Amino acid sequence: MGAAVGPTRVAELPGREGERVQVAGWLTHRRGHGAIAFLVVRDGSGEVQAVVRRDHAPEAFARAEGLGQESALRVVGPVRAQPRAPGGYEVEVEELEVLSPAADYPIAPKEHGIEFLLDHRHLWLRHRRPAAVMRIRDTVLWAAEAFLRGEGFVRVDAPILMGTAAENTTQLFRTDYFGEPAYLTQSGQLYAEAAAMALGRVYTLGPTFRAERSKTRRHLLEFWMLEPEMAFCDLEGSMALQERLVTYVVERVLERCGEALRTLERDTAPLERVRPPFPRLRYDDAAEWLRAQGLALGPEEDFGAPHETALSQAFDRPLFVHAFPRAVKPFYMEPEPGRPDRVLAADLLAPEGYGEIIGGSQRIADADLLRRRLQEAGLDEAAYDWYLDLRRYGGVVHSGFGLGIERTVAWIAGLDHVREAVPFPRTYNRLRP
RNA sequence: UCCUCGAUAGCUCAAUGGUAGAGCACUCGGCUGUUAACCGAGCGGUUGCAGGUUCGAGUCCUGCUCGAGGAGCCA
Repeated sequence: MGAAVGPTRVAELPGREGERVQVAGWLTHRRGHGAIAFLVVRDGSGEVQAVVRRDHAPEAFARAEGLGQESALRVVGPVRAQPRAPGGYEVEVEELEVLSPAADYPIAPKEHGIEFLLDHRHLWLRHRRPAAVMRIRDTVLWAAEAFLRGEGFVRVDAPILMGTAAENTTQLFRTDYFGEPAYLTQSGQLYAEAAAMALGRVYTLGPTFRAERSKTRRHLLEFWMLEPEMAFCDLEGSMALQERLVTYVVERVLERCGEALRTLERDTAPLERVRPPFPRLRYDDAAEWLRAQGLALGPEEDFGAPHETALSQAFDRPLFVHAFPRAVKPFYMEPEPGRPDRVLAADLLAPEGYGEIIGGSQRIADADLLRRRLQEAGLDEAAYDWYLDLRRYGGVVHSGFGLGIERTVAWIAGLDHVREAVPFPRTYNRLRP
């Protein structure tokens, strides 16, 4: 066949000592030292130091001089173990080809402010920290899907363009559908419920949108959500699955992303404690505990950010809060048997102060009750006609939840803001790059 | 939308109401094992915008713009 001989990936250099290899990548850093120059080359799989000596490779040495940061280049030469080199290996350059020179790269090897970095996100992604976060995000998504498929779930994606609001709780981004108003989805849940009645266990995975002028570390205008939905499953069953899903995801990240976690200087001890069962608190008990801590909280009032933070700092593992007052939750949640003022809803709070990463509930199975709730919420029943059909034609006990991808990544990676957990964050006042 | 803070060189930041500076980046020179190398020199400014007070404003006042942190909302 005569397969083309391509460059060797940096990650594959260990074990190739003595071999003459070709490495292609970008110049992340250059250190001149008289007749010897050190080039740090990044190819996406890793970074390696390349050494160029004037007397050993005069042509390569001349080309390396004046080469700007982020120039694309290819070096050829033997690999050897070198304890003085970062990573333990280096390439002794014999040939150097400049594929594409770069000049005046804006991100210098020094500290930068967040505004500058976000303005240059398209370039910032090349750097070690954001690249490590993207690897962790990839592993979180991969592991979550692998787990669900192993449990017999089918991925069924929900539409992003909507004619009506799903929950009617938050502001929606409005767009135009041939003269009709249309909205960007804020949740795939209602569609997941329809699919669960067809396929039993399903999940949706995709972007969701909230047109809120939020400016906090846990909010994005556009974020990714994983929403499993299960027929013949009550809240207990859903919470048990959530424990296993979150544990599986954390285990896979610990197993596969060691280098990335070290780059981010993430203390992995709290992650190693993530194992079922997670502690559980009823809303009423959590509220009582919060008031005992001196935090203000009215009767039947939903938790705010300070409450969530306090709760999630008090436990060293993810914490379920459940049995919320009906008034603070959306219309579609099943009331608790014997406590009609409480609903079968559970939020999962990540520890270390990160707060809510999952919101879930058992859904109302009865058509009449659902219709009443729609009326109470002031929603247009006609718009939910298809949703009511799910109860008219064989409504069954079913539950589901939404897991926020960026919040989960931020927690696992130890980030201080969800905007770093997505390649190109969409926040209030920031639509580019 | 509200509260707080901020905006000075490409970047990170200094500068009693009195001549706008440093480090990094960049350019040039030196150095044969660097690790954000180091040493020397150079380049680099309508101090976010518009007004006002003052002999004099980066600094004080007013308005605006943009950003950051937080609240609300939620994944």
